[in-house]
Amino acid sequence: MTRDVFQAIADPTRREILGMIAYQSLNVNTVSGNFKISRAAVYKHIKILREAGLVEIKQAGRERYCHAKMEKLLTVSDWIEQYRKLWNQKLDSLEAYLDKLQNKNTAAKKEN
Amino acid sequence: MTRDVFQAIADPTRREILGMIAYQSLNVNTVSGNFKISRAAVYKHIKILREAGLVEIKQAGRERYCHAKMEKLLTVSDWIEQYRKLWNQKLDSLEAYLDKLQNKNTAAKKEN
DNA sequence: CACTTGCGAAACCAAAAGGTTTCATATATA
DNA sequence: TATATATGAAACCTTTTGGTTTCGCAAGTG
Repeated sequence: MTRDVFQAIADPTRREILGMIAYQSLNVNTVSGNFKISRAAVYKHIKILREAGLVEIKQAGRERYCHAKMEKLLTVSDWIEQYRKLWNQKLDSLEAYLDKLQNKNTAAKKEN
Repeated sequence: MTRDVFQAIADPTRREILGMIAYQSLNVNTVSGNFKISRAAVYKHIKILREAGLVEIKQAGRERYCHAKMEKLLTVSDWIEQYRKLWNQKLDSLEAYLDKLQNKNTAAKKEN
């Protein structure tokens, strides 16, 4: 099943798992050992992350290592980016407005 | 209640609502009119978006206009950004690897 | 071989999500 | 003022979620 990345990162535990294995892959037990909830619960989260393509699992002996595939976050990143100019715009107007106030107070300068 | 932005954008309907009001504010009825689900259901989504700070509502007569506050997406954007170098790094290594292959094929150059 | 580890999956649960209908209320409008 | 509009909220229902326990099995170890 190919899960939704947006939904996969909606849960704080799952974001924590990703942060945990972002720089170094860890086996399932080590990951779950870092949480208070049961191994089974953590395992389910890992499964969801895997279904979203955010985690890949490779077997090494009896251990399974979880590798983070952060590139998958691009889906989310791109969605957000399309709106960035919107809020930049807003900030720009605010800045312009403040500048105007500033100029009004110090009088003088009028170049735009 | 201050909801989680990650969770607020996890639902596709809510993302659609945001896209719908990103460039122009719309009243509740107009927004819900664009969906097949009931007005009440859409209203609940709007409520969740509002609790996450992604939407603000302003009354105008008997209508309530929904204004998108996309800046709130920065929370998510920032979280993702901290990992961007990770996948860029990976792409860089891939590029380096491909370069190496290329060099091997065209023989010659050996500088690493 | 017997025993310990590290998993994967199933059975079961309570709470949260996402919908629907219905009802009440504040604002226009005829 | 009586009627139509635009909402907000409550009551209810079905699925999903996020957890827990328990069981089975394959891979190392003494």
